[in-house]
Amino acid sequence: MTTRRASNDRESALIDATLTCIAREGISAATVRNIAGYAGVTNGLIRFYFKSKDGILRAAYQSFLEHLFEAAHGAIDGSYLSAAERLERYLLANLSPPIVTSQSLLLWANFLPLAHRDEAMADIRRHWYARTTEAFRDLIHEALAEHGLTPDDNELRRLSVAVNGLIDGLWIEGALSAESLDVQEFQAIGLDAASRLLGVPVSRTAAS
Amino acid sequence: MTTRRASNDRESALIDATLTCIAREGISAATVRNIAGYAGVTNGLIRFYFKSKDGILRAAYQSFLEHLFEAAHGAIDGSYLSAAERLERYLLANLSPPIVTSQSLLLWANFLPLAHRDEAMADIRRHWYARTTEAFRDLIHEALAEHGLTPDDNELRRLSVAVNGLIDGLWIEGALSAESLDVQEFQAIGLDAASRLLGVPVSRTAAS
DNA sequence: GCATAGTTTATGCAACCGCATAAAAACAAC
DNA sequence: GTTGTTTTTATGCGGTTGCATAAACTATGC
Repeated sequence: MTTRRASNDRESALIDATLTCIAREGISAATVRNIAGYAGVTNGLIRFYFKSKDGILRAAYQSFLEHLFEAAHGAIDGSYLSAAERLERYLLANLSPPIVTSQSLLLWANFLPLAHRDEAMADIRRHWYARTTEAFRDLIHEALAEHGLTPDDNELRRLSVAVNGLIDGLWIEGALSAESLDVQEFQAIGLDAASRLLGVPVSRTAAS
Repeated sequence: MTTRRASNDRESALIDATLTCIAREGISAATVRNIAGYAGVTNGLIRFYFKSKDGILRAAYQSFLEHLFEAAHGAIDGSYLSAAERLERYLLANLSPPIVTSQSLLLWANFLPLAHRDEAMADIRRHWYARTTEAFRDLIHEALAEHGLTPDDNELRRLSVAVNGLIDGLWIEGALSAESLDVQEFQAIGLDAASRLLGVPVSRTAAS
């Protein structure tokens, strides 16, 4: 029999198994028995830690988006940087692994339809989407202020939508062609494009 | 019994039923019986027109991407326009229904994991992705030439990646917040952003 | 009008699904 | 080491899955 483990360990191990299963075989293969197989336990155990299959899927979605968010924010947390440097690091993190990987894109794509039907999962999605949008807006606001630019709320929102869209789109392109694309050049394209959108250099090496 | 129909009609009706089913309930609910229910026939009929369930899914994916591609290219086909106008129309089509709808995004998200595991579906995806990439590159190439700009192949590729990414990212944002976003402003953001990326106005009304 | 070919349905099968329940095993307290 | 609690497994149930097959139905040629 599998050795007994602390509740928190087991719970997060089951969540990790769920994410691995979905990324590798898709949401249709994410059955209770298959997830249990990935975790090396028997299927009944999942019902001991989660109320239902929907329960573990919601927990997995929450965990996935949280990790994605922290992967980006870990790059700018706790260090004293100029606004331009903070924006540059944030953009670079969003153009690098572990965010730009086929695994993260596949997880996102598998969960999106669930978040469109299940209201609880829709709430999770909205929560982390709002936090990401705020982060972009604040970073852009500060970076522009550093150059003496003070756009009004509407103009700031439009710039944020454009930059956010650019990063999301490059994320898709990068994740889908991870092997054929040079990472350095990919990041240079992103930073350069962001500089043009904002009309302000986001890194010292970016051409205008 | 359902009235008998010509093979082509029945086949495309089954494909449409498949797409409707996937968009509404997700790929996990796209069972042979459920798809047959959407089409108003019994489940055995699907095996008469398609070799297997994978067969109808592949046909549906092919049909979906083809329609998406044609929705964009229908905007610039067969009319005598300047390069800038062609690019503007192409971008606008990619920022409007039926491309920017939650339905198309959901279909894309549902199929993507399949295209990552099934080699036949991967081929379909690569085919249409390549055609879209070429279209963007050619349109950008012509629009720049109209302003006397002749970037080398590498620079043109970088610009295409950036604009393509921007449009894809805005597509996601637009489809996910279709009700809260003003369509006119959304399109203006996209055209304005593309103008900045290219360093050239893509429409007469676009600010620089 | 009737044989023939082409469509559609009806039915069944083995495998799998989520979930419930009870037994078994692992651990902690003393 | 015995007792009691928590974690894990084992097993089963009703329903659903993809797929195969045969029967029933519809249209067409003559």
